[in-house]
Amino acid sequence: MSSINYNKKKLALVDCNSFYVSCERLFNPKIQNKPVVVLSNNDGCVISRSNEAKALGIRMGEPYFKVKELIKRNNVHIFSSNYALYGDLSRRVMKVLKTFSTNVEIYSIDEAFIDLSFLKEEDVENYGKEIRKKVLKWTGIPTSVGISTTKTLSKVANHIAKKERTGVMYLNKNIDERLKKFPIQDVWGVGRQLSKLYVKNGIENAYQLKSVSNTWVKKSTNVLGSRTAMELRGITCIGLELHEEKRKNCCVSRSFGKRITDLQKLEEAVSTYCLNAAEKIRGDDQICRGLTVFIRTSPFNKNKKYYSNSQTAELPIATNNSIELVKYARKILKGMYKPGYHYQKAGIILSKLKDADKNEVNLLTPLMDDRSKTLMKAIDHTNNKYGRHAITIASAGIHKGWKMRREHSSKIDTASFNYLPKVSAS
DNA sequence: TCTGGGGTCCTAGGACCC
DNA sequence: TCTGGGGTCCTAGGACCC
Repeated sequence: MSSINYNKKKLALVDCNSFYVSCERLFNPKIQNKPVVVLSNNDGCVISRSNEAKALGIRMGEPYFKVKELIKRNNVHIFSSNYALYGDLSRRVMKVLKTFSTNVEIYSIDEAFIDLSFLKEEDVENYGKEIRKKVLKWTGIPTSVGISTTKTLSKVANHIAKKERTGVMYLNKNIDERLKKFPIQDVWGVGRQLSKLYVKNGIENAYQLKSVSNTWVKKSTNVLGSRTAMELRGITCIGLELHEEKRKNCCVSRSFGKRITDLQKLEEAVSTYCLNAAEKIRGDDQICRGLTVFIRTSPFNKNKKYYSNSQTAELPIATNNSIELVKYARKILKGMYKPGYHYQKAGIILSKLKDADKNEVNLLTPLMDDRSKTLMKAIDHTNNKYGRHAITIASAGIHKGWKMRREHSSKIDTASFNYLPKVSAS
């Protein structure tokens, strides 16, 4: 059997460059070509950097307070994250990508895999350039495109395209030479632990992982490790996922703007997160059977006693009813709370999710079922229209002194005309 | 002083059954 | 009284991703 390239898969990974920064730049042309960073919730860490900011040595995930001085000295522009804006722009980018192939997997907020196997070998690179051009023109977001035969190799190609600033990289020849220069810790699926293990065994680049025996990889790691190695060899182990699966868990958690000591404030926070989570799963027509609450003090503060706890309740009847869920959450919280600690974070996880229509009817199913469904619908509708938590419940609190910090928000809302950039036609 | 949040998958080990 | 071994299911915790 001949295995000429024509039969092989051509898989593109399109990745938005410094996505959150690029989103902020769209509405603020003055920060083009300037160092810019976007901070995580609570203005905690740096989670997106422009190339200029990277050049200053600001690392991904770095705590803000550690680079505050550096940022000030170099006039780096700072933004608190605005996920409503990024989500909206993401949807626009993905819409454009879907015009290039029927088989598109949206992998994350700023990345998508696209099956381009229908292309002729000689057209691949130009097609990649077309993708970049159209996304930039229609959305204003710059991207990089990596193309190869497996997801893992496309990730490598994308990395190279970004690093060399070529925009498009089709990795179809001299693959081994490229892989020899590709650090093991940059390979998709190789995190801190695995790369430590590999380096200890003399594997320092992608080529060496590709060359080592499969039995060794399987024995030393797990199926995921061996999948990665196979994919580097050009053997597809991770397929495209074309239809979105519903989520299996739903977590809402936040660090507090200020430390909390008393139970009542914790209750407010946990109730609020619970309302958010319940609203999310209702939006997907799901109900849950498991509910976990967790609380903890700061793991970084060495001067204070550390406390962390989490507890899960199995619900007798699966539900997505906010009032019901908040009731359980508060009960769990009360059982875990210990006075005398400075709590830094709390969260809630709804688990064992399933479709609402698959709910088994139970003799205990209360007759109020229909009434509560109507109530939840009314709440969701109102909050949709007038903003989240136009309607809420008392235990979620009013003042919310624990709310997270967002001191550098651009406050851009793409649904609001006031913030749309002005364009003058000439 | 100040260190994100939301996911998925895998594995080891315990509980339970026959 | 003897107290094996194979199977399943579940969960907590770890590793990884963006």
